[in-house]
Amino acid sequence: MEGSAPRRTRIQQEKRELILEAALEVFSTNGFRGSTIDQIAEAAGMSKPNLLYYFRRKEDIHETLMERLLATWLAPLRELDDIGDPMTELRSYIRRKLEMARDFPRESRLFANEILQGAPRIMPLLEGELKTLVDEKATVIKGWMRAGKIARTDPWHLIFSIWATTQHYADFDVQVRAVLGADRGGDGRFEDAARFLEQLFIDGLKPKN
Amino acid sequence: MEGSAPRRTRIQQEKRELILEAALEVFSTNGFRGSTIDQIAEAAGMSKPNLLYYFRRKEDIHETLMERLLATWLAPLRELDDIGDPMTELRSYIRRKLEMARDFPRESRLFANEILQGAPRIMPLLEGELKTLVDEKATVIKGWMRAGKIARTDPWHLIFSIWATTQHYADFDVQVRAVLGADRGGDGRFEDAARFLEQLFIDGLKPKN
DNA sequence: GCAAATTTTGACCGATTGGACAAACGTTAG
DNA sequence: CTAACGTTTGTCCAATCGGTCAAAATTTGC
Repeated sequence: MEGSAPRRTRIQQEKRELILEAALEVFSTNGFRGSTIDQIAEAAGMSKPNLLYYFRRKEDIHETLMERLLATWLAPLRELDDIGDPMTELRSYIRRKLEMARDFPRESRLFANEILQGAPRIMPLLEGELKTLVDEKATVIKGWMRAGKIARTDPWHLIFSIWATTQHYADFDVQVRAVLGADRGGDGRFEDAARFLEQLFIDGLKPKN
Repeated sequence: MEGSAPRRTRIQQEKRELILEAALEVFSTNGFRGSTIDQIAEAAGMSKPNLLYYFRRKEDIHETLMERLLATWLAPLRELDDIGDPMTELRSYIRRKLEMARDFPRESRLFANEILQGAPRIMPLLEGELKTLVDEKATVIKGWMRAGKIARTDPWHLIFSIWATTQHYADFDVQVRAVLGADRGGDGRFEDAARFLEQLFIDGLKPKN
């Protein structure tokens, strides 16, 4: 059990937010070990000792960031419900995940960095909370398959493929833009991606004759 | 213009390979900045000054690794040919990429690390060689669409989705295994993934009635 | 077998790292 | 005004970083 949350002054709340915002920027592009407290302090517009007054260790910043991240990160999957039309539910899940890749690319990269490095700090969460949630949604999806609403396939790998294809546009953004070039790599790329993914997940590539 | 490759003794060849193998392990899990020469030296079973006798700078190791990586990494796409049946060609491209994720996960993670951090060292390659290759293959795919062999869609995003779904099993391996659990996360996961991806890319999720 | 060339090592260097600390500064309640 | 409290800063520290260097150990060519 955690002790009660420490009381914080107005300045502490504001400065802590400032630091977390700066740390998100730095951690997401350099990884944990590749980032320095000085970098974060400079990005937050304060001195290193001043930053350490609000977060006593570098790890504390990263930990706070990860805790917040996971909640918002899993929200789209939580919304996947059994109530609506299955195909529509899946389509809007894909859309929501793609919007998150567009609007919160740094969060996506922070998460990717952590997983890439073997998830040393969030392994229990993956095996616990995340696995439970995915298993639960896999059951929902299996129900849809039994009811003949969507094609029979592996629900877990289906979820993986949605994660992979949507997060790709955040995590590999520089590659996507480099390949698309100046003309097609602009803001329109997310709409193009949305159109493509919708078609892929619904009809696949087989030609309609 | 580069000078001719320096002559190397037998020991130099062997030790350089040993170092590159160790560096692949270390860089792929810690990123460039997060890895130290000492770590690599220890993994290669030699002292730091000895390692620096073979590679004068940390960057030289990473650079050599990246050069080798890119050639093998793009090989599957290069093989995508206009000669066979389009659907079969795409299917075997997906299979080849998934096999690479299974057999060379460290290479995949090394690449992912570099892209995540903004591709500071390989940006010219992405905009040059990679873009050219992808554009070329996109033209081939467009031809297949015009011929009615596969459904009309965006060839670039199609290639992205193949990259994303296959590399996911290397880059996010710990997450995949955590979610699948002990029973389904074993060696069979790549065969399950292969089956799922084949179905997804060919038929999508729409139920066959 | 021996001299020349190559390989390995230990000791060392300046720069950077995460973090500690006391002093100075600012704010606020009475 | 002032005492108490919260905030900021400069200075400092030990550990680690990438990298150098000369000397020792080993391998190689003859």
